[in-house]
Amino acid sequence: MSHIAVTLPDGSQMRVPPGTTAHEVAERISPGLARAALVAEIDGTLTDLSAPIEGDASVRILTSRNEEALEVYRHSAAHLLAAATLELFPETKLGVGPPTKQGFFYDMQRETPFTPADLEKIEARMRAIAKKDPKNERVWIPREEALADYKRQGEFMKCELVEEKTDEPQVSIYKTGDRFTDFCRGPHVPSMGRIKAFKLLSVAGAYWKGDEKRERLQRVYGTAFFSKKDLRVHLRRLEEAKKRDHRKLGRELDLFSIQELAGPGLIFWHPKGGTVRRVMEDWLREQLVARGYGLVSTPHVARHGLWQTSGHTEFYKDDMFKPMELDDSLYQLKPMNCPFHILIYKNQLRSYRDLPVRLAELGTVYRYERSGVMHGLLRVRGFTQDDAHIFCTPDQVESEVLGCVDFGMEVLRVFGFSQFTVELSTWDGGKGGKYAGTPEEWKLAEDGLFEALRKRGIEASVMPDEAAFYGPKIDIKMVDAIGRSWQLSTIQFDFNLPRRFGLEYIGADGKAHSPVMVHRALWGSVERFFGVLIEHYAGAFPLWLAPVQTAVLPITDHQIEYAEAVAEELRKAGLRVEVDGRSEKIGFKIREAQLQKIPYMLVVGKREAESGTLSVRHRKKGDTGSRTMEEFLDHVRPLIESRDASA
RNA sequence: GCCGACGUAGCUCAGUCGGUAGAGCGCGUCCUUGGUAAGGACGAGGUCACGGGUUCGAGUCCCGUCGUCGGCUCCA
Repeated sequence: MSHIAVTLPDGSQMRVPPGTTAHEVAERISPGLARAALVAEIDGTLTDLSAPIEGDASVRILTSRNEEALEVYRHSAAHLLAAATLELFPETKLGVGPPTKQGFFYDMQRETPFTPADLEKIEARMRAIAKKDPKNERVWIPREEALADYKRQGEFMKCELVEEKTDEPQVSIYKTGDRFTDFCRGPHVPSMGRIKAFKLLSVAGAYWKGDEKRERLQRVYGTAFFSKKDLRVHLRRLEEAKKRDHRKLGRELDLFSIQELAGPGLIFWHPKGGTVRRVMEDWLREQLVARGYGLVSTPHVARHGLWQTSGHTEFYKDDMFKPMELDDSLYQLKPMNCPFHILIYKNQLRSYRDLPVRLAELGTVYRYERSGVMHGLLRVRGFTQDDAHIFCTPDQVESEVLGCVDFGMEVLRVFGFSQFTVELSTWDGGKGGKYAGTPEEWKLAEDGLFEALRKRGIEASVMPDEAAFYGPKIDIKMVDAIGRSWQLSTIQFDFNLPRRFGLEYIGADGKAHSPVMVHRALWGSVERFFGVLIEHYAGAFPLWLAPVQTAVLPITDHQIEYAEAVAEELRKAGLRVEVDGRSEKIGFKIREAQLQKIPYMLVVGKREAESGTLSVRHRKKGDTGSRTMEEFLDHVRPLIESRDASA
């Protein structure tokens, strides 16, 4: 056979001699494509452009128009980073340098840590190297030679990688220019000059293989994009995220604080944050009642024995606050609400006629998070879950899950999340032996989850072998206003606790049966959900949630009395109102109200006081002109009552 | 918990070579009564995170503790 057939994406075929490279194929299609080409996809696998094609194959040439090429591009950027670092700091030893969702990093070992100034130097050197445009060449060398070379260079991590990743006689090495070689299977962009837009962002600690006991490394983070414009957009988004940081807004808007004297990870809700929370909770409780949940309240501590029955003392020990020793027993601060709800279920003999039993609680729990992991409201030691447990019969499973999914969708809608993704975590089919529950239970539960999503036309990614050991689950991830996604809602089956507590109900047959237990939280926790809301809305809560809905701003001291009267009437109508009676200019008061992100500012001066009207300014629309009190209330009330997320 | 950086007024930050602390905003008082994003003057406000050490002398140098931030790991 003197020629091979190369099939192109449009279905056309090209006959070329064996050993033709993807780059040559690109050249034959068009010189422009060859210039733009970054990487090839041969029979579905990303491959260097320089790789020879030996047999019939389908070939796609990827350029910066193809998202798939970005990962390769960033991987090459990581190599560029390593090459530049070695030039400047030759004593540095290399670990791994993969692309990530947001960019790339390289783990490196060096005695003295890199400083931000070092990063600048490295970045400058990366530019200098890119300018020289060295080729990225893949060469195969004997494994023993690679090991010997790395050993000689003291590259202990590379040695380990070679030993671990391959036992082939030949290993693949990428060479960039004369000095830098990396054990890597690629692929890479043809040359470093192709990397047009990159930036080093930070340096952080890491461990070789993520193991605290191994060598500590420095992970240099960077990001790279196809164009300078894309990079700018990305960096601007990082800036935007910084501006929305709920810790910053929490302070500026006086929503909450964390007090050193009280301890880390413990949240103090200030009146304004507390107001938002109350309004959120009011909505939630209304929903729970309407959806047939029974609202319960349970203690914050319980005897140790309860946690032994539930298994927490055994499996959850490291995450719990240490027990307190009292006269009669050890007591344990609760890390979860489940055992308490189970005790309520168990407190009486249940008939199948009683099921489903849905117990809901805004239950405050305490978990001893490790000291380095706390993060504002998103990761704390004391938090309140919008928790519920549903105990039902096997044939109620599907409709109960459906109810939870619908409730979850309502949470998304009401709080203004128009995008979301869903993950369905299933077991391994019982192969690993690490899961509780019988195959029948798993089938029932997983079918219920699948069926509920199918009925609602919700697309989910199935995550095999990602379930909790006690049951499968659905996780809903909300995508916020700037495209970040947050895992909050979760609907989980639990085959473990009902067994440990010996739960039962009497069926129509007069015999005892085991109920199915579903655990669900939609906000996840009030703290975390609130934190996400702050960032989602950038602190500008919709009218129905805003801690102060309207500010009344008298223009001079002479209108204070009128302003107070207006405020009083609005409060009677149920609005949250503040009067700014300071002797400041109206421009100043408006500025402050704007910075506090108050939805409506009612400016009242001589004209309004005399005519009994209000001059209405909206935080986004600006001055909207003069209204009467009735007109304003008629406008605002429906927005509040409908909980309009966009108002 | 681990690695790194950091901790100065309520907030954001300056403080050189070790010589007992500054600015802006905010706060208070006064002046000003101004029509849609910052009017002016004066004033109060500090255990320089905490504890120890070095030094004639420590915000500054060293050690420890606590906390924060960025990561690792983990997670609602």
